[in-house]
Order: sequence, then C-alpha cells, then structure tokens
Amino acid sequence: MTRPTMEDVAAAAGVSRSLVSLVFQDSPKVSEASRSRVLIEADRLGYRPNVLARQLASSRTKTIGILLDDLHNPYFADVLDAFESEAESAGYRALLANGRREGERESEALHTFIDHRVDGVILASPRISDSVLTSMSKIAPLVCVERRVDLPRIDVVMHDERIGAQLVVNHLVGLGHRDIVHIDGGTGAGAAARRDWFMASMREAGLAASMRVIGGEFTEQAGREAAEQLVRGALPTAVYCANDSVAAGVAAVLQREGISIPGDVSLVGYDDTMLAKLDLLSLTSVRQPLAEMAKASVDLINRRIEKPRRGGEIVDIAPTLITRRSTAAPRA
Amino acid sequence: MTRPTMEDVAAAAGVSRSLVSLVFQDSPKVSEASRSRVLIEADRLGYRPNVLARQLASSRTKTIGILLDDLHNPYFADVLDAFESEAESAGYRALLANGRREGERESEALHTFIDHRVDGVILASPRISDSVLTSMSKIAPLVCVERRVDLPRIDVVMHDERIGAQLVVNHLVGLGHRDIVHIDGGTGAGAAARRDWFMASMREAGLAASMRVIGGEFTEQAGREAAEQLVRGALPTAVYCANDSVAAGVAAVLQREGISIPGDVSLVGYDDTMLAKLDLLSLTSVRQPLAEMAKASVDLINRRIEKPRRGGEIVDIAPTLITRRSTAAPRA
DNA sequence: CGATTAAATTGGAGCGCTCCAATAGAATGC
DNA sequence: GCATTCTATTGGAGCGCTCCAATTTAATCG
Repeated sequence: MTRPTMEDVAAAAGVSRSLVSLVFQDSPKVSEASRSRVLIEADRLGYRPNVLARQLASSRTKTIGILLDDLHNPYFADVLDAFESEAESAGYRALLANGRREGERESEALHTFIDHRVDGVILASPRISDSVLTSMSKIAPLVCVERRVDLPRIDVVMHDERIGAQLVVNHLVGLGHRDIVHIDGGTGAGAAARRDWFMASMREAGLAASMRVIGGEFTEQAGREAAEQLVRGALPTAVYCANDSVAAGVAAVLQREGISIPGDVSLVGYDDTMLAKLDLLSLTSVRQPLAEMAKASVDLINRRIEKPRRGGEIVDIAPTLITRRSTAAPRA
Repeated sequence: MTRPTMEDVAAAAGVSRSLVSLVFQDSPKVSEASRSRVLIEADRLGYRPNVLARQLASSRTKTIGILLDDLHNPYFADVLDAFESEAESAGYRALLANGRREGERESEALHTFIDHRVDGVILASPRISDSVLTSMSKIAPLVCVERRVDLPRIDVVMHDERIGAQLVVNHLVGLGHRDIVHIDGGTGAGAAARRDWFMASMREAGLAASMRVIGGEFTEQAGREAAEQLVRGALPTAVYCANDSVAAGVAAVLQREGISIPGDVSLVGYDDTMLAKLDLLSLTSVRQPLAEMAKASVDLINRRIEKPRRGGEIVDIAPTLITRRSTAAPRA
C-alpha cells in the first residue's frame, strides 16, 4: 500500500519535482507540453497529492471545520447541506464534527479542527463556553451561527427572530386567531429571543391580553407535556411551538385526544425540518434562510483571514414562512 | 496567529525537541521530572502538536473516515453515533463525510479521505461503483456496512436480514395476522434481501398464499403511494414497510382515510429511527445492532491494517424487534 | 571504584510537499 | 549579433514532526 509521490511522477515524466508541484497548483507558467505529460504520468501511476504534506508546506489548508450541535436533530442536516455546499463552492473542503449536544464534546471537536489547522470554523448553535470561544478565536477565525455571542473577534450569523415571530403571528391573526399559545424552548439557545419576539408581535397585533406562553424545551417530550397541560385547561385556537420537534409532540397528544388539526387547533413549528414536511404532520413552519446564512458565514471567514483583528460583526437574515395543512381558520 | 512549535517548547523547558516529542507520545522512557517540566511549558505557551506534521512524519494518521449516504435520513444519525464512538474508543479520530445519496459525491468524499491519508474508511450503505471500490481498496482498508459487495479485499458488515424478517413475521403471526403486505424498497440497497426474506418467512409460517408485496422505494412518498393503492383495494390487516420513512407515508394516508392504527391495520417499520420513536407514530420497528456492527467494522479495519492481503470477510449480526403501539391483534 | 547495564536524552535524517531565488532557453529589440 | 526581457524549469531550504542510532547520565554489581 505504498503510494507514488511527486518525485515518482517527476521521474516518470522526465521533469523536476518542482514542475510537478506547479502543475498540481494549476500554475499558469507551465508549458502545455509539460503539463499534459505530467498529468498523463500522474494518472498512469495513480498519483494523488498528499494533502498532509501540501498543507504542512503551505500553511493554508483550504479546509473549513463545520461543528454541528446535534446530528439527530433534522434541522442540522439541513444546516449541514447548506454550509457544506457553500464551503465547497468557495473552494474549501469541509470537515464535519458532531458535538452531540455537549459543550465538552464540542470543545474537543473544536480542538480537533484547530489541530488539523483548518482555515476557519463554523459553529452551528454551539454550547461551548465563552472562555473557550475567546481563546480559540485567537488561533483561528470563528463564526457562530444562531448564537449571539458578544466577543471581540468572533463573527455571528443569525436569522432574524423578530421577523420569524411576526410572520407566524400575522399569519395566524390573518386567519382569524386571537387565542394563541407559544410553547417555548426553555433555556435552549435562542429560546428567549423566540419567546420575547412572540410576545412583542402579539402586543403589536393588539393581542397582549390573550397571549399565553408555556415553558418547554426543544424536544418532542416537552411538546407532549405542554400539550397535556393545554388539553386539561382552556384549549387555545392556535399553538406556536419553539421548533418542529415540539410541534410533533403536541400533535401526538392532540391526535390521541381526538382534537383535529387544523379543525380545532392550528399548529405552527419552527425550522421547517423534515418533520414539518412529513405528510402525517404537514406543519406550517418558519424556514431559516440557510443558504444565505451559509454564504454570509463563509464570507466572514474569508474576510477575517484577510484582516484578523477586525471587530466582531453580526449579520441578521430574514426567514420565511412555509404554510402547510396544519393551519386554518379557528374553530367556530 | 503564529503558533508555538515543539522547538519552542523544547527551548523553554531546556530540553531537546526529541524529548518533547516523546512526552507527547506518552513514551514510558521519559523521566517524571522532564515530563512535567515539558508539560508545564507546553501549557504555558499554549502549545498543541501539529497533527499534520505528526501524521506526515509517522505515516499512520490514527484517523478513520466515515462516509454516510444521507444525513437527512435519521437512520444515519444513529449509524454515525455508534460508529463515531466506537472509532474513538479504539483510539481513532473520526472524519465524516456526507454522500448525499449520489455515487459521484461519495466517490469524491472517499477521495478526500484517501487524500487525507486516513487509516481506513467505513462506508455506510454506499452507492459507489464496484470499480471505484476495487481501486480504492488497494490504497486503504475499506469496510462496507449494509452493502454486500463481493470484492477481493473488502470486508462487509451486515445485519442479518433473515432474522429481521422472521422477527417481524413471527410477531405479526403471533398476534393473529395472516394477511400481511410488504412494501419494498425497490432498487435501493438491501431492498431485495428484505423482500426475499419476507417471502421466505411467510412461506415458513405457512402463509405463502396470503402474502403480498408492493413495489416501492425507501421514501415517505413511496409509502404514501403504496398506501393509496392498498386503501383502494383489499386492505390487509398488517403492513410491513421497507423502512420507517415508508411507514410514515403509509400512516399519513391511513390516518387521512380514517383507518386506525393498530385498530384496523398494524404497521411495522425498519431501522428504528427517530421517526419510529415519535409518539405520533409509535412504530414497531426492527432495530439494527449498530453498536456491534460498529465494533466489528473497526475491528476489521484493524485486522486489515495488520494483514492487507487477507481475503474479504462478511460479518452478519442479528437485529432485534422493538414493539410499540402500531401493532396489535387484527381487526375482527 | 571501575566496569557493565539500564535509563534518559539527543542530533540528524526524512516524511511529501511548497516556495523562492537562481538558472536555462526562447523571443524580442536596436 | 549581443544585450534585454520574458517564459519555463530547477535545486534547495524548510514546514513541524517522528524515528532511529548514538550518546550521555544514572544505577547496579563484583
């Protein structure tokens, strides 16, 4: 399993190692003749450049690390898609890591990235402590996605929670709903903003009196528990959930109780994950503009590579509402 | 952003670079005094070994590549969990890649791994062509999971489809079902085996006459289409789906038609993904023994590193059935 | 206490590449 | 036709580490 090196290719093509190197860097100052000769020999020998050696010698690795909080959450699969393809089209390779919802593991994964000398790291909804973030930001460009940190050299990309809340409230109010409950994400990342903007939007719509918030978490389980509470008390005409998993939990309980969606209760989720698209649920949900968020993130990394001491920036991007069968006019 | 090297640590601790190297390799032949002095200085300087350089110099990278077919399928999140933690406990770092259900992308990702000189690659349900597989197997140890390839130096880890089918059929027959339909996975990986063993198990149970198979695919959409067909014709008492996504599609249609699960029809899925666990679905499903499959895979890689020219092995591991609320005795 | 062995430490070569200064060769100008 | 400017190519140093043989130091023994 020993593999050919540049030296071997050079020998086969009758040129120097340096020339082979230039060919593989797509240098313009190589004659057509040499280039094709080198490429042919490389192909014949099955040569592929050793990325390790290349990176060691050149210091830029052209690799971005993408750290995801939880690959079990279908939302992160969408996040990954968007960010991976953006990184690729910007000429980077993407390395992935799975934080498994623990700050500790995340910080380990971040170290792995740093050890591999990635050119930058994108952290999706990270739970890492600010202190780790700060110290790492001195070593490599860091972009936090969907977590608003306020640290000197770290850039942040968010979707606009305010617009998300307005879209949901306006949609429901437009359908005629007044009695709307929000099941929140508890202490999870972004939960507070989602809740606060819901309340602000309700107030704006003149519904301050009839708005309700139930404490929850970003899980299906939490959705079920909140729903149990709702069916035992005064049933609202619409439920707006902190994310799609919560909505799935609510739907399960409502179905069991024979309460129809959207006949009796309209249901709204957040993130527009695979769950929302399930025909069984067909859930109206807020979609984050992941493609644009990805573009912004990669862009911020590029700019920080250029200018490492630039202050931290915050980019906000507007989400959209995807309406499906789970919302309709309130029951008579 | 320039970082300290071994040389810097050595200078600070007043020893040679080689000694520092030994310390970071946990070599037993370093005195306690030197070891702690080096570690203290390294810490003070914020030194972390450059993995690139280390790997280049030592040829073994202690890294395994894990190639997943489709991160949108929740099954692969489970696969990832199992394999990642197994790799880690065997002393490997795990690098991930996302094939996005295209053989072309997969083969690119495989190349990326190879370029990074991983010690081995685990391919989960890969779609890569045999020829790419063969040529790559000459460069690095490859293990295919859930795809039965018959190539000279490639090992295969499967779960035992035969047992899976028997578990399902025995469970349903035990509940009293005779009229059982299988919605298959069409041309998807493993679909044929799943179908064939279903038929064999039915025959074994003496139900050859009443068994039915509907052609499908491994998607929710396919499940819906198959279900439409079922509700328009003779409704069976139990439906056994090629995977959980298909079952979700079936459930959506049955619910819309007012057909109760499990009151009117029992439903069984495969893979025991997050979908099966959703309370809304609470689906009886076959769980693959991912932890053991992971262990076997890493083991095969280790053994092939030792003995590269060994013949390809096939390991089969028994699955289990997780029963939930979607199955019950047939309707009267 | 000098010789022998074991333990701890070191310098140097080399992993496969990039990058730069230097050179060779071809083309241009006057 | 010779200096001048490009263009194409090359050798060598060096990226940060590991590994090995060689050396130094400490421990053991007759």
